[in-house]
Amino acid sequence: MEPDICKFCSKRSSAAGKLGNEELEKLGHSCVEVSFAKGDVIFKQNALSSNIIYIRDGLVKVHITGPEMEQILKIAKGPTYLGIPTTFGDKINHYSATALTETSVCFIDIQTFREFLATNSDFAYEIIVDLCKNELNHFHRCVNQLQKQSPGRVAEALLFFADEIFGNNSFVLPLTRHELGDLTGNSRENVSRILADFNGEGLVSINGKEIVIANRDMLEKISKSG
Amino acid sequence: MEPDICKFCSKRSSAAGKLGNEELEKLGHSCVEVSFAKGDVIFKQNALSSNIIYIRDGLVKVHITGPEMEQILKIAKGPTYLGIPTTFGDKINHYSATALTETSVCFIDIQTFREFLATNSDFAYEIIVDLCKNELNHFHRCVNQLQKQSPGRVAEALLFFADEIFGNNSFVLPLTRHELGDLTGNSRENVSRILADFNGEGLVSINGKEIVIANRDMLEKISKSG
DNA sequence: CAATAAATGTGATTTATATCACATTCTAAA
DNA sequence: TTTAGAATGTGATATAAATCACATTTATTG
Repeated sequence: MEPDICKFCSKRSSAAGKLGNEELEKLGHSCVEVSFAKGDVIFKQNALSSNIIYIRDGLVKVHITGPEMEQILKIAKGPTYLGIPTTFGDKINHYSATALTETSVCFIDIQTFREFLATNSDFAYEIIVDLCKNELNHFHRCVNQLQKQSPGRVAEALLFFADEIFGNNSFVLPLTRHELGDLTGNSRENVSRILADFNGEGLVSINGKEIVIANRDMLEKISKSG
Repeated sequence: MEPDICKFCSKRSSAAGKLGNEELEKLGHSCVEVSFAKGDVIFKQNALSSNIIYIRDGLVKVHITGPEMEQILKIAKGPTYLGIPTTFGDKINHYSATALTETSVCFIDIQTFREFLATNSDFAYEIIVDLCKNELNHFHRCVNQLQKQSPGRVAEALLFFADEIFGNNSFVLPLTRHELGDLTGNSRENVSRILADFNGEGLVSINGKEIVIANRDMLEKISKSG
């Protein structure tokens, strides 16, 4: 509850950018920053959601326990809000969030957040735009997941990490093979095989969790065609 | 552009319920009501979205042309907004909407809608709640789709029509077998077979598009377990 | 009302991918 | 360092569901 943590925060959301000095001070008073280590659960499916969650920094997996298996809905990278839909659409978390790396999270008091929505229309507008973009992204992920076959989904995931998360053709995968399966809707054995194939065909170079995209064009083709 | 159509509209959204008389008059001036017949395209994927779409009355399929096949994302029943995410998240429609029944649609001027968001925080709040609920719903549909197997998905769809759309165990399916496949991620042949099985086992009674849920408990079990 | 197209049903075949089984390699704690 | 547990790789097998092929029924329109 440091009054100035938000005023001088380097990871402010575009919505928080619309807040005035007084409001930022208020936000600082109603916001707690917590650190999570790799593997820590940030919030849990079916628990009551009592705060707005803002990932300041770090990598987080958002996952849901479905009827058959664990499903990773998305990999979120700070800075970003998480779980606004849960907070406003229902009182209970519909999914869990787990830190994949050292992560810094702000828990924001719902009452204060609501107050900003009600009194600062620029803030509300940014939140709406954010929600909309998320939904569009999610639509696409869902359709891709449903229609592509396994190699396409794995190729897509690799490109996602290279482009969206690390901004580099070479990266260390922050997931186990099992988790990569949960993300791409594959069994862990299948993920192993597909990665081995990609490696054999020279599309990527794989050494445990170190991955280098070697033939981007071809990988994109596989990702697109399924 | 009848100034009073919104003021006296019987199908107002909960958001529009927060608008005052003056605002409703303004909405009436910036809103056009259009009727669509069964099969008519309301808006099309990849086209520029120039209006907020409000389904006043009727049944609509929201669908997207994926890499492999057509996918029905959801069946929307008026009154409901459609495509707010598209309007605020991107200028281009990410999906199409087609009328399944005679449908009455209001096209609302974006500028006016934005003005309400900026000046009426209750209105904005209702829109946010609506977006959030939609997103949670979509999460669930997506996970179900990904994890259940074919009979479970078809059972779920039948229960959805009975419970959410028609509120009756007996109804006339507003989709072809092919479309039911697009909705449940099955080939049209498989849908036929699954329906025939359900019919044979006495779970439902099927006569063309007339469907009666005969053994709800069992159907729910299949829907849940996959 | 005919005639053409669209929708549907059903068997046979193929295929992608899960599952099973087991070996191997990493990882972290005692 | 040792050792148990987790993670990974890889072949063999099983299986759900797509695809193909064709018959049949239902709609649509000139």
